[in-house]
Amino acid sequence: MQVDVELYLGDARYGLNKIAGDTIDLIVTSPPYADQRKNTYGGIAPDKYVEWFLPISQELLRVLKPTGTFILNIKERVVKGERSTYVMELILEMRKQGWLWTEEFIWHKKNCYPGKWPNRFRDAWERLLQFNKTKQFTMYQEAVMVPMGDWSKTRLKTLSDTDKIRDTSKVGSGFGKNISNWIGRDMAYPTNVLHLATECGNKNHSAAFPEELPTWFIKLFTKEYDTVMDPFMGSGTTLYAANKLKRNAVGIEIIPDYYNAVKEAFKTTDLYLFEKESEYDTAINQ
Amino acid sequence: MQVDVELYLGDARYGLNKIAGDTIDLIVTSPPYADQRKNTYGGIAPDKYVEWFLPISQELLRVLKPTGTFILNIKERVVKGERSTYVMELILEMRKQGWLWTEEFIWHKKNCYPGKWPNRFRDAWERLLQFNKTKQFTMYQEAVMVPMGDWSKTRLKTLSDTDKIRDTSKVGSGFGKNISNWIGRDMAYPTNVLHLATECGNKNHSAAFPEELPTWFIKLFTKEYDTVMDPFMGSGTTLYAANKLKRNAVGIEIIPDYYNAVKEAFKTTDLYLFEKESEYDTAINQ
DNA sequence: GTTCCGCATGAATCGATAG
DNA sequence: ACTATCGATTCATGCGGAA
Repeated sequence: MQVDVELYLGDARYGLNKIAGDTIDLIVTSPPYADQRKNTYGGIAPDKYVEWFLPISQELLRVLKPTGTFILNIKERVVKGERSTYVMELILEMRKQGWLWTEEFIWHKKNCYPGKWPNRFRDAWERLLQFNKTKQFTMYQEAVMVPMGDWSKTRLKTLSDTDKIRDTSKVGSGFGKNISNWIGRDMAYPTNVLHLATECGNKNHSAAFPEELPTWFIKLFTKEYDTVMDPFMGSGTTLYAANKLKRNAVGIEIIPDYYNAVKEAFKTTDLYLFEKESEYDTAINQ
Repeated sequence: MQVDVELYLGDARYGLNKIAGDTIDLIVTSPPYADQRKNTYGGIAPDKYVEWFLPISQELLRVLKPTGTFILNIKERVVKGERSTYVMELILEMRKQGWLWTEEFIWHKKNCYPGKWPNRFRDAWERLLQFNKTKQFTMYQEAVMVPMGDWSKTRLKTLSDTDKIRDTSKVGSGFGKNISNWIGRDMAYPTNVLHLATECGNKNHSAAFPEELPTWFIKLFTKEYDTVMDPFMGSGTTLYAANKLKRNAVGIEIIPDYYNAVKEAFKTTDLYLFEKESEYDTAINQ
């Protein structure tokens, strides 16, 4: 079996129009923030942001499978000393479109942007909004389990004969909690707070999120050979993560330079090569 | 100089009516969440939450100094598989009242409530919304600087070391020295993500948030002999923190048991005793 | 005096059962 | 149908007693 990489050059709505409904398992994207990245994306004014995004989210709702998930990485910027409210307004409007606002994960940026302001600290977190089409969405929680806290190492590791005997006697006497559930277990389910460093490499593209971010959500919400999409592909981080994890990938990008860079990378880079390079070539549209 | 502790028994609006306008430097509070704590507080339905809180926030706006700050600790609960939207609606409505939504801090709860569900991870964060009356609010950033080695973790426990350093320097050289002169490059400013464990276990009073939380904001937004208020006092965590830091404290509580417990604690406990116990007694209003 | 370990306890959430 | 209550699940933390 092979995985495909499908790239579209054009704005998000153009690319989305070409995608069939109910076909995408996971959307992970970080759209251009309001008034940010002016030099690259042109920048959407904060008060126009919601009306700009709603037609796109409408299309995302169409192409997503009923069991699929949409992860939106976004953070409101500061305007005249206040946090803008367009993210909150967007959530309220998307619910009217039919989206379920299932959860809000927090991306804690361990090495956030440096700086000092008289009335504000450094911003070290961003929102990761989870939207779904139905309550019956797919989730593979075991795929993202994390090592337990220190206490399990310091305590359970030292479980010796005494504890085992005591446990046995408890079981025999019919009360006490079952310690055997914990023995040999060193993994726990994560929480809705993700601790990741930001991409600190001095790349020329407007760096979005580190590859661990889409990787985490791809593991959590898809299985192999599912399809992952990023309608604001940018430098292609989501698509690389999907490809490495053997998921089909769909990317849309409006800026030719970015589009060509990603296209070139999938041709030449030694990522997951399930097919020959020429087959990659045909898989890449445009 | 002494610090006062002013307690009101009654609901928040009743107590607030008795407080003069433009007199409070900082409000730190954690109101009852929607449909939460039904056994103690009435429990406000999610769809009634905004209209319940708006008259209170209107009064908070009145009593706060123009340079003051309002920190609101809140988190929306899950209803039928979705996060409720009343917190976002509350922010939008409070802005219409005249509040500035300056910032949203994240409280990362390291020891969040356990549990496992098929479609959701454990909730490990809460919102700490910062509202202001004007852009010219007061902020003492140096008071909450953290050691450089821990800056990324923003461990508040290390703040106690900071205080020791500062106190030592004060004793040795007099008051009012610039802290940065003494600490220099070893210290960094924190971010807008706070890492704190909730208080559980065998303490006398179980509080909604750990004392480090109000302590941090009190240091950040007030100086000694300023006035700190909590209109939903509960077990009095905010007031204890304020008192220990030599700030005047105002608390309002609707449940007599909580009110009396706090009142008793301030009478008998060996907190910051700037005056004799009898003077504390007179400072506590009925 | 330390260190180690047992234990209770959380602003939780879901699904099933009951009124 | 729609709401109220209850059990099951799960894990970091600090306290207190024990080694």
